[in-house]
Amino acid sequence: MNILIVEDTKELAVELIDYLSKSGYICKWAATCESALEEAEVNQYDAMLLDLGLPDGSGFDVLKSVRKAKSKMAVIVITARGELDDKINGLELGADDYLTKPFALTELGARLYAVIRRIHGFAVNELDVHGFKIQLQDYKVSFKENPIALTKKEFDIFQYLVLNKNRVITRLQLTEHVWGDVLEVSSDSNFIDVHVRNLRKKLDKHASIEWFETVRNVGYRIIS
Amino acid sequence: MNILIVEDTKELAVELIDYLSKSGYICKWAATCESALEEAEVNQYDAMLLDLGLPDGSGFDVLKSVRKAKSKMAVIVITARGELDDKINGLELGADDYLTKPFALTELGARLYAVIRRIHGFAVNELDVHGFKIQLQDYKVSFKENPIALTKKEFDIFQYLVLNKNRVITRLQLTEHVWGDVLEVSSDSNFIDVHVRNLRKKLDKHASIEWFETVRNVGYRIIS
DNA sequence: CTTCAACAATCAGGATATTCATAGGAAAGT
DNA sequence: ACTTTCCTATGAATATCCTGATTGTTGAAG
Repeated sequence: MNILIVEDTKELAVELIDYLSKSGYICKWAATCESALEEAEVNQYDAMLLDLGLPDGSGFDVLKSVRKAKSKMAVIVITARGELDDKINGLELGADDYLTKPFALTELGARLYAVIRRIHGFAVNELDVHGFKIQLQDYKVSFKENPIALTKKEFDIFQYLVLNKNRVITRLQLTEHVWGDVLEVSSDSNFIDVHVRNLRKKLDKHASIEWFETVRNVGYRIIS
Repeated sequence: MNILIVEDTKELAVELIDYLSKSGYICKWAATCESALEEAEVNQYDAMLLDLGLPDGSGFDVLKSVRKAKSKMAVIVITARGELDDKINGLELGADDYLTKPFALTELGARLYAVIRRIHGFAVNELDVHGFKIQLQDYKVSFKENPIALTKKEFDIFQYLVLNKNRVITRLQLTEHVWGDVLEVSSDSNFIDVHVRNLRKKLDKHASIEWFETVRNVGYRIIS
């Protein structure tokens, strides 16, 4: 699950990222309306945490644009206590939930979970491809009741490819979404290939995986 | 998509090229105003990344010249934080967007995508010709639900011809846009003809391709 | 109408580049 | 300290690309 955090206070942003990363989310930080909109346009996020008071405009505009684009992203708005009047306004615009600062991180976690589930539909806990069942919550994969032991990276890769099924995912995208930061990783390495191979090997024991394609020169794609 | 990177710091340039190449762009590097202008004049680029502090003059002059030439190139200016006052000046001159160093590569990617889209006017990720569907993002081509397996070069050639349909595209243009650098490739070769043939062969299996013309002495053209 | 020269199409193999496969050591977790 | 997971390094396998020779086509000149 990918979260876009729109928050100009660096301290809070770092805190959120820290907490949510540990909860298994992949986080991206945007500090301005502009960068938030661009991010939302280019990449696909499951949810956005949106602070209203941004340096280059109101978060409401971001919310409006996002909803106009009809993306399936869940939006949780974060307000300071003084801005409570916005509450009505915001819900009308299509925010999925509200939090007033200060808030407990566990509270945020709970709402995030609920909201994502609601938006994605109840199937969000479980993805299915060709008989393989992916349980997102507890990092479990199984094929017809037979559990398959995947490492975290393998799971993350599998999950991301399945979430984006029928689209080619480049190695760069995988590094971004599974590792979070591209720069930390040496570029001319084949570590993704290795993980993909190990993943394939484990899946292949249970059933044919011809739907797990390699697109030469581009990346990988899972077809359903 | 072709990007001209105008940046005198070799390290940064290499980093940019590395990242953008992996994102599917074809990159060319110019380290000075002079070479930048020359490049922009000779070849056609979809976007330019322009650093302002260049050894032989200000990047603004490059920007001015480029805009004077009325090319459809998107320009993203890169400034150091101290040069922020230039911002107004630059936007007036016709830069499409700004980035202040240091910036995240993904941020750059997002803006580049947005800017190119705006300039070119195509939010298109699907092209259609005579029943053939080209999905640009996913590197997929199909004819009436039947997928067609193309290699990357074949795909690139097909895509470029369709993007420029009803126009004759020379072999030189194709080498520039598909291979990026003309000089690396020996000129008196028929490798394009070969790729075109292979492409045609694959397409022809599904339907007549009389609309895929050869224009003698000039190049190829797809008519719609 | 025929000939000729320039150009394009075709084909097969060898050269190149990318991905697959495997193993071993580093790092992280228990 | 032990186990698991992750990354690096290497060679093998394979898909793609390019070369070069050959055949086919076009259009202009005679």
